[in-house]
Amino acid sequence: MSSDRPAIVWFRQDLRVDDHPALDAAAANGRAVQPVFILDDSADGAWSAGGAARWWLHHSLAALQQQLAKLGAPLLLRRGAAAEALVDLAKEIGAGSVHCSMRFEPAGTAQEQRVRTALAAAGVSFAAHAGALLHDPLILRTGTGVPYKVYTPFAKALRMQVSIAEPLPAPRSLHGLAKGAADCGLESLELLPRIDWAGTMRQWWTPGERGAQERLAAFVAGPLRDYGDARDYPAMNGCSSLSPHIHWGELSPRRVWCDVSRSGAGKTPGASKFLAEILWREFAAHVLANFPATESRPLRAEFAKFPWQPSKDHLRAWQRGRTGYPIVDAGMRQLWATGWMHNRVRMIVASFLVKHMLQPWQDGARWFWDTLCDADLASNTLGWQWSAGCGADAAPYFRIFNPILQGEKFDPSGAFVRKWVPELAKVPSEFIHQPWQAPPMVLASSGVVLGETYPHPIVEHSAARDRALAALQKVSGAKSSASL
DNA sequence: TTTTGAGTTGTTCGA
DNA sequence: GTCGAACAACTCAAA
Repeated sequence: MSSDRPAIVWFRQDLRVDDHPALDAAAANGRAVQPVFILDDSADGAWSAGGAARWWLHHSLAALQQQLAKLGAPLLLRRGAAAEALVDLAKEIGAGSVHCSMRFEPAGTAQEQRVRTALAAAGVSFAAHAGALLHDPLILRTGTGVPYKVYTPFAKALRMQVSIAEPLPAPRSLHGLAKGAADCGLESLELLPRIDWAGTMRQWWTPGERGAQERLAAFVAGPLRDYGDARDYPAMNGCSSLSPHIHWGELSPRRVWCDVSRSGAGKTPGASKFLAEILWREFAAHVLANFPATESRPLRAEFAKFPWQPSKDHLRAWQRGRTGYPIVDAGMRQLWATGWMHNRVRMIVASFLVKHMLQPWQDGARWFWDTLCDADLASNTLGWQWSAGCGADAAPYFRIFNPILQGEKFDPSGAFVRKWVPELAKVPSEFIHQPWQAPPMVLASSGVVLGETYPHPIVEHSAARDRALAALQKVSGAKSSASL
């Protein structure tokens, strides 16, 4: 009988034991379970995890190893194509079934399909469970039966039609196998950078389920109430900083949803704003699952005609935080140092790259992918297309962030800039977001020499704005002439 | 089928 | 300094 045979739990982006339907199903009726994680870089193609994400993955796996060992079913690590690795493992231990959590990115679903086929051929049953999202992204449809392309009606439909079930409790113990199968060892996955640049990341983050739960609890008890306003100020601890934990599945969205909505602050405007962000994550998954080509191409086809002006130098200046616009540079350096960037600043730097510098949004998306520890294909794609104006629910053409004004509004004292652009630390607040406007005496006494200690602005704001508006007009102009 | 209202996160200009 | 209007026209979603 197959229920006597052990079950494999194939961990992917669900590095937790709490609210884990696949683990729960595998371990049902006290069945023996063999957890495994398989590093399968080829499966993700162009989107295999970047350096910061791999760093995160390493530590998250270390935490999961400890956790599962304690529960009685140690995690096995393997490397290679998931389909073959799972078939091999099933044969080694005589497993009758494999359970995993579904992923919805194009590469994730393709990988799942290969696994399904290979396991079927080997006579092993396979079950892919929900768990990564609140709701299957392929189900919700508009009245005319097509996927949503606008957030608000999507969120409304989800709230109306989907009831969010109770999270499953973490298992108290698991029944592991008496004889362990061969493990390749965490170090041999080579997830850590060769040069140890991750020192700053270690200070900021505690990957793993426990770190995730602690951060969630602290957020719910503290900043949640004022999230709506405070989240916009990058120098404050007003946002949740849960994104990498959620991306790696250390927290289930269902757990986050329930803990937030049932907390003391659950009915506050802050909480409803935060829950709306969780629904944005669902929306991003919905758009990518239904329009998989958007991972590399604009959803609005007419944007193929956008007159981008690719420049290696400009792209590099942006990446390194040397554009001469302090709020942009601070954000880019925060990203480089911590593997994360504040949400408000993500919008500012994205708008700057795409509109002020006319660099293709794909280049920005790629850099974010390579440097963010929370890099998520659906959210990253949606965000960049939104910024570029070529995606679902796009920003209106005239929404071009003014990096000076945004700095003055959301970092009024310049604390965020001072932290990440230390060469400007002594510039008075009045000029911190536009040091080129400071009188020479002020610059001198702040120790700033423009062009030497800190760059001149790479483009002039109002000229760049006009240029972007003209470029956007080309897109709509090209379209109306085509339709004549 | 047609119509209608709305569309995460903004900026600038002129009164 | 503050405030409201203008900024393309289009697409989406629902009635």
